[in-house]
Amino acid sequence: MNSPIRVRFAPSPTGYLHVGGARTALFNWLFARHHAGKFILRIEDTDKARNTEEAVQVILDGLHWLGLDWDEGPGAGGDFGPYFQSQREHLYEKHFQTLLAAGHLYEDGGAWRFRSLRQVVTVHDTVCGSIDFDLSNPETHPDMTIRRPDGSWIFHFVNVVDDIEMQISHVIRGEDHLSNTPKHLELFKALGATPPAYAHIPLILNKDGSKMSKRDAGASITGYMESGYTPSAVRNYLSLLGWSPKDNRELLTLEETVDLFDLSKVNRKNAHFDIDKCLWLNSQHLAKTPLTQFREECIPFLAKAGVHYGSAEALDPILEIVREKIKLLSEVPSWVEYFFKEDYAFDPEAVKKAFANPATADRIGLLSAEFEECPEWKAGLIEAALKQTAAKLEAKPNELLLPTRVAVSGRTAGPNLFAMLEILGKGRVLSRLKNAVDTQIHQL
RNA sequence: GACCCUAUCGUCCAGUGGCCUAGGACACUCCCCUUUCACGGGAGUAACACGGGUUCGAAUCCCGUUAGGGUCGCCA
Repeated sequence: MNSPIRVRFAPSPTGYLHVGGARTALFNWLFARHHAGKFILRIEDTDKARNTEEAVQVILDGLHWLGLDWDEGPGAGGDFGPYFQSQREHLYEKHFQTLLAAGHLYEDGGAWRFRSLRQVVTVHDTVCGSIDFDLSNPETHPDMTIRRPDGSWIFHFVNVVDDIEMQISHVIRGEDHLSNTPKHLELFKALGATPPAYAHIPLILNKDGSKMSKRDAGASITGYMESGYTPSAVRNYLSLLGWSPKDNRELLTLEETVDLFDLSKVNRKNAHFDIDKCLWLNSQHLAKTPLTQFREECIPFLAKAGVHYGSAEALDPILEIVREKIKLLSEVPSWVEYFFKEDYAFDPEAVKKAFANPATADRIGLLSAEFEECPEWKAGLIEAALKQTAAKLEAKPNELLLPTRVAVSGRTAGPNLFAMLEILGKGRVLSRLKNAVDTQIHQL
């Protein structure tokens, strides 16, 4: 069954994928998937001066990362290509001639302008309702230019031509285009084409309400990739900006969102971006990620941090006990590194705090002896051994815990101590305890 | 400046005339859980921009004001 629904994301390659653009792409994609329609990627690269191949790649990478696959477009083919505007010259020329022949165009200093129909144009918008725009006054609504003197094309014209040629059924785009829409409608009319349905979605602003620019935190999708967000969390967060399932649910899987998504649930108020909530969502998604997938997502970060983790078999149990502590994948290396090297660093503050008691060295000595006797190196038995040591010392188990943790890891915070000791293995634990007594405690 | 859109806790959303002494989430504070750090559980702080209408009754409808955003390019 072929759905007549065809939507497109039409970014201009500016060198980065803006979070607002990503959200627009997401809404288009969700709409297409919900209705079993087609999602098309079209690159609007008419401005030769600004466009580069690398800039296109950034968009492709960002979309791939977010999991927004396109049915037609660069790398995907399709019956309505090419999908770069720079390669669609013949189509623009054709429609240009149509307008010219019908007397809609006139030359102005070498450029070509479209003579406005000078009417009241009503935009029927799925999210904003019906809005009248009075274009009758040339003073306030000058004729738009559609072609530069050098022959290159202007956005409004090529955008409309492509939407016609690609048989786009619904245009879902940022609200910044709402005021442009009556002009586009005039073009559709002059070209004798039926316009698509429009849905203008609210913009994403900084938390303080100012316009988000490239430099602002959270503005670039590449930033999320690099700082350790998982795509499903970013998708989830973005889907909640300007849309909601209306039942107060927030933690949603992609499948649920596709199922629930509906243009009628899109609101009209600009959203202020809040990185804290995105971060929270990230920790929630990370906690639910299957371990093998979590491992795959961690590996690039471990590699970048220079952690030699050996094998997946060695890494998995550690990730298992450490993942609940993590909000960003970029935090993983610091939680994991001391499992893989014996020259781990001792945090001076931790040392001071944990080894202050002068009896610490003796206590750790006794604990080591008790560990030595452990018949099997399992968390439960390790715990029993530690408690027994505490009893012999007439101390509370708590008094041994922190020194042990700091001795084997160099820091005060970490995963469950006994699980950690089990994974480290008896031999390494004993040598680390001895080493800590020699190099740290005796230095105090 | 003209035109357009918007207006509920600091932020994201719920709320479409009575169920609202306005609900959920993030953040923040406190408590519990706990071997650290987290997770988790519980509690708390906190909003209908303002002024007029309409109505028996308005966060919800209308008008105005104010504020924010957008468009008005030979950028997209």
